[in-house]
Amino acid sequence: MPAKQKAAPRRSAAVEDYLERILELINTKGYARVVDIALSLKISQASVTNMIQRMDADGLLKYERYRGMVLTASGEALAKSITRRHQILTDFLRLFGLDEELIYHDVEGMEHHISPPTLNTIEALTAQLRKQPALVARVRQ
Amino acid sequence: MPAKQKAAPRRSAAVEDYLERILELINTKGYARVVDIALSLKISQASVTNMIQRMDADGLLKYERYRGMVLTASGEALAKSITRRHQILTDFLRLFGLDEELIYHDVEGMEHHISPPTLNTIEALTAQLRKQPALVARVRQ
DNA sequence: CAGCAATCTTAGCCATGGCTAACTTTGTTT
DNA sequence: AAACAAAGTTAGCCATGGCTAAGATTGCTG
Repeated sequence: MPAKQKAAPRRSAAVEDYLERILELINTKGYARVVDIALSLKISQASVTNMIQRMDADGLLKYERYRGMVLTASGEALAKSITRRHQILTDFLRLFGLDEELIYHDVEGMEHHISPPTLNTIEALTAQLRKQPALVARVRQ
Repeated sequence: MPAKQKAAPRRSAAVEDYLERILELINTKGYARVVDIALSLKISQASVTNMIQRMDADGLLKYERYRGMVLTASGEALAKSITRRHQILTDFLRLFGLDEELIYHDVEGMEHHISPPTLNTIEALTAQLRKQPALVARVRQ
């Protein structure tokens, strides 16, 4: 019975971006194709094929050449936690009336670097701030 | 009169980390040596030499082999804004009683991805929250 | 001032994650 | 079923930013 993953599943920012998009595509279209991932991440199909194969080797998804991919249990769990993190950060920044595109850009950059305790804190803070619109109004420029 | 910088000064996360440490070393010791930057960033001296030479080519600092470096005006301005950003994020996260090491780690990761409007928002939010210790207390776990 | 230790540089390597160009496979369309 | 377009893959390239090993320079110290 051969081991499935060659090394500890790398969890780079790039891998997290892929997982996030793949889960989103599966949720909206039912499947994730190379071409759609490429369009979504604005990178070439070749780069996607390459990364997908590495993610397969890392046990984050199962891939069949020319066919398609499915997230493994661990890949899906990871993708969901990444998506949750993205949502929490977006919800937080949305409190302050920042431009949506800016929010998206900042969240895309930051999200890979937020630890669970910090994330939980921001989630709790957002909940508190929602009860204090006057305070939030003072923060909005 | 030859142009000084070969390309648009790259402003990667790595470059920002170097600038931040160099300014800090200059502020505390009066100068920044290769060996200290290496220790501070926990990377090899060879990597530092390499990057410093690229930052010289990019016009962020002036470097003389075996001698030393000085930040250029643009390098120093950049370093200061990076330091300010770091401080604002740290001040924000410190409100909530998170572990100092965790704060440091998260800030180091996030800081390179925060746009000026978002940063200003967080700065204003921190100021408001300081006036609302009760609310902040509800956020702390 | 010779020698030594610390510092710095160079050379050459590696992984990551992009790219283009060319080719293969698939599936649809006639 | 042939042909075509869309999708996917492979090969080979590149920049970034790390690394180690080995050599060069500096400056201190006996």
